Amino acid sequence: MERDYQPQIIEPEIQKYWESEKTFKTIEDPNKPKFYCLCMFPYPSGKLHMGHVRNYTIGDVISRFMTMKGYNVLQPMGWDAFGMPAENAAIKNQLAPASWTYDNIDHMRRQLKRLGFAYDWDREFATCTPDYYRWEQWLFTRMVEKGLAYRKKARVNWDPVDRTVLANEQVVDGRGWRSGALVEKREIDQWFIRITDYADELLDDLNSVDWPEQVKTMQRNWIGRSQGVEFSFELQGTREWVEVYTTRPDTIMGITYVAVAAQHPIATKAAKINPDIDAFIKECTQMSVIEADLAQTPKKGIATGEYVIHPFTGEAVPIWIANFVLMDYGSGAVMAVPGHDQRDWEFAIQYNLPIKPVIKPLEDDPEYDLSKQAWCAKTGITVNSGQFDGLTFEQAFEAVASAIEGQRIGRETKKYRIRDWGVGRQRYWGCPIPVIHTDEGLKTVHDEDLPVILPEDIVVDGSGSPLIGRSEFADTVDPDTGRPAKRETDTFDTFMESSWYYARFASAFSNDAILDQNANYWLPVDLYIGGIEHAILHLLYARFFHKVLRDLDLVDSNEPFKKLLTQGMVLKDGSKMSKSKGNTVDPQELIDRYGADTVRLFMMFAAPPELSLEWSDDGVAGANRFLKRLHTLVTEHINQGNHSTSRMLELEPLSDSARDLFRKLHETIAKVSDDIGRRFHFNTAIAAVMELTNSAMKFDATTELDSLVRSEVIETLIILLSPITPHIAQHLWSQLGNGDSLIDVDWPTVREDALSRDIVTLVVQVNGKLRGRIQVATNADEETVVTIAREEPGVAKFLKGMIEKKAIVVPQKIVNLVVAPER
RNA sequence: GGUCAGAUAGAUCAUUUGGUAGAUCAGAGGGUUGAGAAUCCUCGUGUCGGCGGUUCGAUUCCGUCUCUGGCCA
Repeated sequence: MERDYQPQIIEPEIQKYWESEKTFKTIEDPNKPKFYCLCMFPYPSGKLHMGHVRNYTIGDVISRFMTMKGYNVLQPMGWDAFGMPAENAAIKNQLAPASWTYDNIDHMRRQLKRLGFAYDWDREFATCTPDYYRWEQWLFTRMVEKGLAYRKKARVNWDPVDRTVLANEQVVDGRGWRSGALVEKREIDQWFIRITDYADELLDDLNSVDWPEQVKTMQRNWIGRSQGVEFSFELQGTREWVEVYTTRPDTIMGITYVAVAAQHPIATKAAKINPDIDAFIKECTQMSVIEADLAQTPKKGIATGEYVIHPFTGEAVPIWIANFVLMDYGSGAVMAVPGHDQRDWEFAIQYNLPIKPVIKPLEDDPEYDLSKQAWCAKTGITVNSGQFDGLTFEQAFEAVASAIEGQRIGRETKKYRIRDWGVGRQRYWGCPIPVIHTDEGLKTVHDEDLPVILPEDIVVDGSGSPLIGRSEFADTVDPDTGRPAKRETDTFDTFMESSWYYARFASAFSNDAILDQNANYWLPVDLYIGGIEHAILHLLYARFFHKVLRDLDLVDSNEPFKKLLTQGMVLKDGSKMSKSKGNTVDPQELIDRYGADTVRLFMMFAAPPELSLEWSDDGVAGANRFLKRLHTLVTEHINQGNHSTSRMLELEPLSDSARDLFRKLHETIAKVSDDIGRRFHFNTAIAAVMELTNSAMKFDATTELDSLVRSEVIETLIILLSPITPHIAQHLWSQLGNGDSLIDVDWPTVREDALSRDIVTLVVQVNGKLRGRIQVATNADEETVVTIAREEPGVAKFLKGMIEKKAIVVPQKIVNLVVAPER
């Protein structure tokens, strides 16, 4: 047998073997427990980066482990193939986005195969193929039928030079990223999906999934359900009403102004007669509506000259237009209580508006100083509030809400921060929205006419969607009337494709329906692995789609992803790897140099999955060194004439050192099984395997029995490591004379009898400080243990002249003697 | 601004219901070698971020502060 470890020879050999044996082909089997392990599929950007390698290695380790544990495992792979980078690359290289995308897919598929991932490649698909997106179009037409999809005007970024709509990230400092022209906001008709219909369920069902708390919190905040009161003010001197929403009705007597958004009808009306107001509104229109920016921008506003009537005091309250009120949230108007809301307070200070305290803390609070800041706690009691005086938050909330209902000007209600999902994109490289514009209005495309195929032989130049001018695509006929019609040229947001791909993998061979019964065999996904950057949008949209699929009787579960593992980033020199920083490491170079197993091993060893991973070239070399050492250990073992045998060792006749090694073996099996199967902490599993390898190398086998122990240790090492470094493991496994495929071997089990000890080391403390250690028989009683502890010289020193007050004994661990000086 | 993480050896990370702080890498010294690479052996007292509390005992639990990072249409 070869002495040297040659990954470049053995890895392709093993990969060929897997391919010819169809080792990873998955078939539905009702007699086995199923396990669906899914990694977020990649965008085919060109080549794999380290983040992909990390993500997919984590999934592969768990999939292989679960297979060996007896589960029927599904681990598919595919391509999230629509999206803007293809258009950008196409403009740059004068290529069709389709061919660019397919070339990238071919290259990245080869890379994934070279890394030895155990995918069922028969299920592979790319979302840009009609076979896939026809079902997305079909699903969309169902949503239109159910009233879940609708048209509404929405603001977009418009580049007047390129005559195209830009995504937010294509707007840099208010200018188009390519043309450099000042970007305008335009209102255009777009398709929206009513995700808000499912807001309550999306929020409540978070309690039923095994996801990181952090991600659940982010989704809860995103949905942002709040309990409040919605009511209307009468506009002074008119019969019109202004609706507001508040979560703090208890502060209603502290209103000193009403603030409306720049797009509010009152603002629009005021702008017509006042040029200053008109100018202010124009300024607001250019402003960012991102909350993080909003919190930082200084509060600005202008008085409209209009007033509303306070429903309880009858006083006139001025209406201001304010840049911190958003038209999309609630009704675009808020009652301002500067005493008890920080934003209202800042605005009031800025424009010298009155601040009226209506809540007082129960006890003196140094924070309570309305000349310095608002006091926003809900723990106070109402004052200066007339009929509502002396109430707690809850009491005042109830009293005000029912008074408002009594006046028939409003009611208690729930509001959400989440808004409906705008799914239309004015771009070429996406799934066509299956709609036609006819003289009878908008119509969805009939099922039998699906898919609406996106023409692929197109060269894009960046000025608007090429679909608009392409008559073969855009011009069609209304099948109901036979009269000419125009196709919708907008395409879907690419989040649409990634919102249901997990289900399609589970019934990848269904030709005449979006999903077949196999979907319910595999779903929900048992473990979903991907970057935390998708914690909100992708995961929320997919959960929403799953509920829509359920309500169409296509799946029978409520949630798509039972457990979620969010992996950390790969860093170099403390920051994210990126082309712009020039600190990227190409995985391909490492595979070429060290082989796939080394790359996989390093990735899993350098950090637990959820934390960020600091790249280290030395660490890679170290991982490679370990594999060489393992290779040497096994090779020498084989060259000494050892080969695989199955046996059940008796513990009794073993020498002490063999007994210790055997115990270590079973401790390692226990640790590795728990680390991989439950904690997903592969780094500690690898450290344990390394320790066992070191012990095995140091172990000097002098007898036949010793050799048997050593054989068992070596074989088990190979099995334990096989999910992480499957090639070298399979290679050594075969070299040991085993005929079977390693992934079909049962995962080793712990022998409880091997774990027991006769003698145990205890630590002795005096007053909680470590003073010595003793060896006692495992079954010694407390009294004996304490006696031996007192006699230990290091301990005895500290007992001189002391009275022992108490002795605490934690079995197998520690003795603590509590003493005090003699008087 | 909000919110969620994290802070332990030079680095990366463990220490799982409070009970001996320890692995890997790096580094140092040595063996082997014509030399190097590779390989083998030996070497680990660190206010467990600061302060306070609970406890016989706190890296672990609680409070508070400092710093770093993620996310926020």
